[in-house]
Amino acid sequence: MEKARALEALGQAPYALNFAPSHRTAALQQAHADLPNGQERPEQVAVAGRVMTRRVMGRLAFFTLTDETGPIQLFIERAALEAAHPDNPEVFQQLTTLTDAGDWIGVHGTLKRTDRGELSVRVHDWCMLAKALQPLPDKWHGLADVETRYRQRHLDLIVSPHTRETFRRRARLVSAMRRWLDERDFLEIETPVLQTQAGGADARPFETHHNALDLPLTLRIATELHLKRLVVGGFERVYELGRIFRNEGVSTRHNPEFTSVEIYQAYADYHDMIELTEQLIATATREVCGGTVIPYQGTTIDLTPPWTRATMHELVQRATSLDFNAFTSRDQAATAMRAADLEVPEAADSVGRLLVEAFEQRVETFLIQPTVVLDYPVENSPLARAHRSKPGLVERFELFIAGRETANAFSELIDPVDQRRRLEQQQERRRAGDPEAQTVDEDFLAALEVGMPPTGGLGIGIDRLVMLLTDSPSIRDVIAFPLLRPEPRGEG
RNA sequence: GGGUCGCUAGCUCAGCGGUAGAGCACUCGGCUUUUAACCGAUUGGUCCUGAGUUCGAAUCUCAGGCGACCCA
Repeated sequence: MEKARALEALGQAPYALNFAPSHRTAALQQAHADLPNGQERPEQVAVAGRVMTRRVMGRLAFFTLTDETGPIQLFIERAALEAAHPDNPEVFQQLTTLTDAGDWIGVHGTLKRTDRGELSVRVHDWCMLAKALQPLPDKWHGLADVETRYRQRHLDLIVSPHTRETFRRRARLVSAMRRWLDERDFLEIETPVLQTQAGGADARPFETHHNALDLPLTLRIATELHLKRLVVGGFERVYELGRIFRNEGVSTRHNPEFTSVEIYQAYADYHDMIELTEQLIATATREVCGGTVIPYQGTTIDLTPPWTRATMHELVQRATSLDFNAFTSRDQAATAMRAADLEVPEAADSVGRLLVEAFEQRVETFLIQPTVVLDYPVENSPLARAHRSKPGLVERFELFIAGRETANAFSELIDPVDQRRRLEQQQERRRAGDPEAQTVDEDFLAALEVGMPPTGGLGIGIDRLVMLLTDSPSIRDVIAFPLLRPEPRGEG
């Protein structure tokens, strides 16, 4: 603060209006990679960035200046600065005493590689661009406190290269996916976030209110139903990549708002969507990580297609020796599960729901390599089409990677009569006390009655994919500003 | 919702019943090839909050807050 005043007293603004850099630091590092130690280049350069470290020794000083592309050293000689400013004998002292680590400054000078081999800008002139009033976090240890990393993400970004890389990769992933879809004539269409009736997923919505219309509204929990209405309307390939809101708990895998991409392709079934998923994710991974074999939390994950495919029944049988195809009643399945030391929750009131329970308890977390799990019970999948040959199942798959559900797809249910029956069953469950059961959406059903072509639908959790591609253990590591409870007082 | 762990200087941490500590940062002094610069000096605290036990609490107990991890 005092230094900012001191700058003003000298006629220098602590917050500049602008600056015109001639180069970014990475470009200079690259262009002069072969400049020998001790050699100089005559051309003038101008660079701007944040002062990260300062080493002042008498009449010579070294700063590290960092812009978005990386660091470059400033070589600050008292003699050179004074020669360039014959009117101001204090110029060296001003630079070394009025700047702190954390300040944004701009410098003009020539290039020199020091005797120790560090490419440097030999500073002839400098100006303060923005004075920092708060010090930077510990330059050696960085930010170890995860809470501060999430609450003050700007500090995390300044000191943690991995965090910067994570959000770069996230941006590249989203961009690569959009490009892949756009190139294949998929149309991105935005559907409402504010809805009178949230549908398309088993989840509780956030509730809000529209004042002028005096209308209770909810935030969307999926984009599914509106995107399907667009398919009814004749758009054969549509998608939306955007934010979804679910009013549920917070964990390393769940944030109340997260990003998904939902993709619908007319005339396709769920087998087509498997291949689409493989190609889309493999292509995007290659663009983000440079290949399809990636490290994740100490293991190696191979995303090279084709991925393993297995039905849920096969996987559960392999893990538990229980053949759910053989069970004819819920009681029979429950007894067998208890015998196998599996938990049997009350809410799982059918053979199919128990199958899913067994899958979640004994299979899900062990699916480390990408695995396409096929053919789900109809009870858990009210929007998926009945299986063409297996009664009681639907044509649905979920993709599991690193033990986490990463994508979900089906041959869409396009029969309006069947769809109404399924949603009415959901509504029954809701009345019976399941707050996540779905409701009957008359607008959606009316659209289906106009005729929807056979369609394959797919949803991918972007955050979980980014976790995978950035080796991040928590979803909060890949969301710039994750939801946290506010701190009670203004500490930190 | 349950369990475990954490919260002490701006940052990273030590101290675990007897005067509140270190490194880095900040301030001052020295230093023309440093890059965690170095050397010397100074400064900096609601020990998360509240109640209790005690002659005495950062330390022990209870309640609360916030977070992390695991489980549901």
